[in-house]
Amino acid sequence: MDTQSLQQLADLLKALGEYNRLSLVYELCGCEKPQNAMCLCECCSVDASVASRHLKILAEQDIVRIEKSGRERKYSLNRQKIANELRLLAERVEGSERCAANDDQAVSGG
Amino acid sequence: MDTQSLQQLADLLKALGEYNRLSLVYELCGCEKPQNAMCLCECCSVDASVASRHLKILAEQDIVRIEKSGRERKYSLNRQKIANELRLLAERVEGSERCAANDDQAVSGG
DNA sequence: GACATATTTGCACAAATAAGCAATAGTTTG
DNA sequence: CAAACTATTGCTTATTTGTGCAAATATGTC
Repeated sequence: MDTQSLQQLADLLKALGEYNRLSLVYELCGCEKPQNAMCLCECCSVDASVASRHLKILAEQDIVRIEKSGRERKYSLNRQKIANELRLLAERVEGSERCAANDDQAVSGG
Repeated sequence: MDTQSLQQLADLLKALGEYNRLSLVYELCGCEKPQNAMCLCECCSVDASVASRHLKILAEQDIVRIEKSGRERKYSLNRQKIANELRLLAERVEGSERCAANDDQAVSGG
């Protein structure tokens, strides 16, 4: 894994790793229909500007999608992308014991 | 999901969501044998004290396990725990469209 | 005990982050 | 155009975070 991909993954995880942003994600989890920012800022009881900034960060990481709808903006979760990234990491972490060859001469006796 | 669990999940993701810490995790990914901090601090070219602090944060989140071995401490990945948490979130994000009932009267027609 | 090795802690500092409020921008309605 | 509503941006502030160096701690060796 190259430096840049690692950085991107770190950025994704960081975006998810803040309480209010994760609250937004969970809120969107439970919504089939895209929600506007006013609705979302209530779920974590912060100022609208704060929600707006958090949603921007989530959008930059492609975690949420934005569609304009009149004077509103409707946010929805990029479910598949998030799930894919998380599963990829899960597999990497879980299943790479075969990479033990990286270890100098490995375990305890070849 | 209650406030505290959400906070804990956010903390876990935050711990993973920093470049050098994620580097440490990836490094440990490729190691079957537990590694000591000296070895690990090389992988992200930081001071030993920095690696120590990062590893402490990872340990607090139960991402890495520590075993004392003489004057060293050997770190290894808590593979199953990480994978579980990530998959749980993935499923939650991906599969909760059935929760649409939360939406007021849902989609577009009953 | 003196010394070497491995790790952690205290301290200082720069940079990043989250937050709220006020002002601004974009859109719909009158 | 004015007014109402939705969302974003500019500004400031307080807090957190990541970092390196030096000192301290812990352990093993001579």
